[in-house]
Amino acid sequence: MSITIYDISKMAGVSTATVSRVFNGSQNVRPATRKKVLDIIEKYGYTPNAFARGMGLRSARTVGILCADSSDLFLAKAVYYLEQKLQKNGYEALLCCTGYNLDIKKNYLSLMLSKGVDSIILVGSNFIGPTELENQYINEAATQVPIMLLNASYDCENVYSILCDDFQTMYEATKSMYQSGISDIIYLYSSNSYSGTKKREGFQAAMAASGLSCPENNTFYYDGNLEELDRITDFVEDIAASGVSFHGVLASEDSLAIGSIKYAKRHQLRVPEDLSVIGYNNSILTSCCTPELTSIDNRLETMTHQLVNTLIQVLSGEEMPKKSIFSGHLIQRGTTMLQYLDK
Amino acid sequence: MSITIYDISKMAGVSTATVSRVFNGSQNVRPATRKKVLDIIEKYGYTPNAFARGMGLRSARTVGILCADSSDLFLAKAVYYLEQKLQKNGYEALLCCTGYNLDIKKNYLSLMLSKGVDSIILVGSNFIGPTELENQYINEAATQVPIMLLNASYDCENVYSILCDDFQTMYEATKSMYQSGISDIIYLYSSNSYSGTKKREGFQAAMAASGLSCPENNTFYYDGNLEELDRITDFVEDIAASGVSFHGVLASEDSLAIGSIKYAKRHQLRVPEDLSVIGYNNSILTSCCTPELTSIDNRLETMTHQLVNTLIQVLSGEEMPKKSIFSGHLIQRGTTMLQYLDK
DNA sequence: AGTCTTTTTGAAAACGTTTACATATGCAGT
DNA sequence: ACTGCATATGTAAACGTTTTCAAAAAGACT
Repeated sequence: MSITIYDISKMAGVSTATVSRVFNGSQNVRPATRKKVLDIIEKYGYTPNAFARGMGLRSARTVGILCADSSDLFLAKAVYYLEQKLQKNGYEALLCCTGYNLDIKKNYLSLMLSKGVDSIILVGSNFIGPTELENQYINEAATQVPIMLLNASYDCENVYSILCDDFQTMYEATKSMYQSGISDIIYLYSSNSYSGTKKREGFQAAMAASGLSCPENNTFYYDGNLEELDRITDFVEDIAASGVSFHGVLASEDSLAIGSIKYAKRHQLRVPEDLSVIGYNNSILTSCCTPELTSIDNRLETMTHQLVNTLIQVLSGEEMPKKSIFSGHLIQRGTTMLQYLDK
Repeated sequence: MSITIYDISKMAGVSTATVSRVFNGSQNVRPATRKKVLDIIEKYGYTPNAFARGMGLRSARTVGILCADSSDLFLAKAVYYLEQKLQKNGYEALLCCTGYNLDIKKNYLSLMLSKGVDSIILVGSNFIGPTELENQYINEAATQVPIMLLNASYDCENVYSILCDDFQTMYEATKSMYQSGISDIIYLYSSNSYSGTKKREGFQAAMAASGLSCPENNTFYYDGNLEELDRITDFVEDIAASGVSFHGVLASEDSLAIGSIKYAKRHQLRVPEDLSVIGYNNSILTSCCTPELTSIDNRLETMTHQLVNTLIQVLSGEEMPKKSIFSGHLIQRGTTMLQYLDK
């Protein structure tokens, strides 16, 4: 049985109310009393019981992070940045991974709410515009606490979206590649999340705007594990084998891009001379391969900071923008020879 | 004000005790009553308040995960596996990252305890044998809840260690390289954690046992960011420039190994003909580079499963082994030409 | 010293569960 | 219909805080 506020109050010869006031830094307590109580607390190492505290305060100073897969290179970084920033603001992170499963997600949402989280952050959500069921869960949760969306967007009261303009960013990357003289470009993607969809649309829009008649089906969906680079290489190989010819690859994830490079190596194609490749996320993978991978940096750290800042303000009652949109940057490395960079 | 057990009990015309019994699946309740209550619960969407619940149960079915840096490739995977496995057993994960800072770690330990976590898992702890202060924190926490150590080991009541025999594994990897004819080997490491230290000692022991007089200072500590591969490449370059000559590299992390490969490319050294390289962790990085990186797999997933299984049993009062030790496996790929593999 | 104001303190209610104990109910066997 | 026993239900205390409200103490004026 650990030590309670009641024990402290008895030993200090004051009431529990006074101990509570001391502990929570209330102004109205005489310095002498404060010191007396503080000494006892120090001596016996009292820490308040968080359940009882939560019951009184109706807040646990905890934020739920709902993440599809925290082992994903990109999402792990997001989770890490979020945790660090929350920590700095006195909040803790309850991490739950859904593994892209909607049922689990639904359960976690209500579980988190019943645990009294002050907010829920959705990261790497497979949250797409109009998915009835998913929206309904969000709507419901948003009636209780503010919901923060990282890299997704949804219009709803009490829902805040922090994202990168993936459409525009991918649009420009595509245009750059096209303007550098490559017109037979394929697009590889592996997710139909909000941001995944936007990227693909950006690519398609740029291709359509290029005035080139490009093959109808030049986007390819990889549904395997992104860690198995050999399978990705095979995937690219299959595309080529099916008769599609291409001199440029745009990928929604760095690992898909790496797979393309490995495919090129397998067939003695030179990168970037015979095949230009652009990845996305600017992850550590970009510098593992030779030549190093041109990739798009979508300002993850900036986004997470903005997200937590917004959250803190919202929690303290301030009016905040419902959407914060950043723009990504193309980081030119060895797998491309782009000439007409827009910025 | 959300709906309480009291509201439900009134609407169902029963007592709160009965509602509680229904909700917690007690056997002693008549099917008719159960259905009646369940219907009301369903209809009004009742979820119990976790604070009040925790106060009654004195458990939140939550496990604290204390991690140095959840964005690290290896640690992120560990956290993910742990969360998934905990989830399957009805527990949630409270994630806190210490950034290798001991003060933060101490604070988090007591914070987690006051939050009523049922156990604390330390992952990627910079927990080394006899670090007085750190041990003291662990001892203290262990009086309250079981402490689980992933990839570290410490003898203390109520502390359970699940680890890979890094010493032995690195010892054998070193021996393999030596037996394949390479005797001027350097060792690169970046952490003095328990497991980091064991790995280094394994390397040194193998070198000492090789009978070769090897240069005194053939272990090199890299204290930079493991994501900045260019800096690692420079680091290896500096070693070579300082007059150390080597034809083999053993690294405590895959990224250090990759840096060595990049160094070799920079100087037109052939891998593995001129330089053999072995990494550690068998991460995704191993298949990004050319040739692919030989690395050591330390069975992370197996370890995390064992850890959670042990934890669950301990929590249900069973006697469990204080240490579970797995052994790692050398995965042979293109950066070595090992001939005398032991297994 | 006496009054008024301000600051400090304490008593007790409230928070929403679980659970030990007591009581009520249902059922089987006479 | 009655007894005894098992099962179902209700009552109320307990969990450890915070906080409201009232009372007490301390200061600041006359």
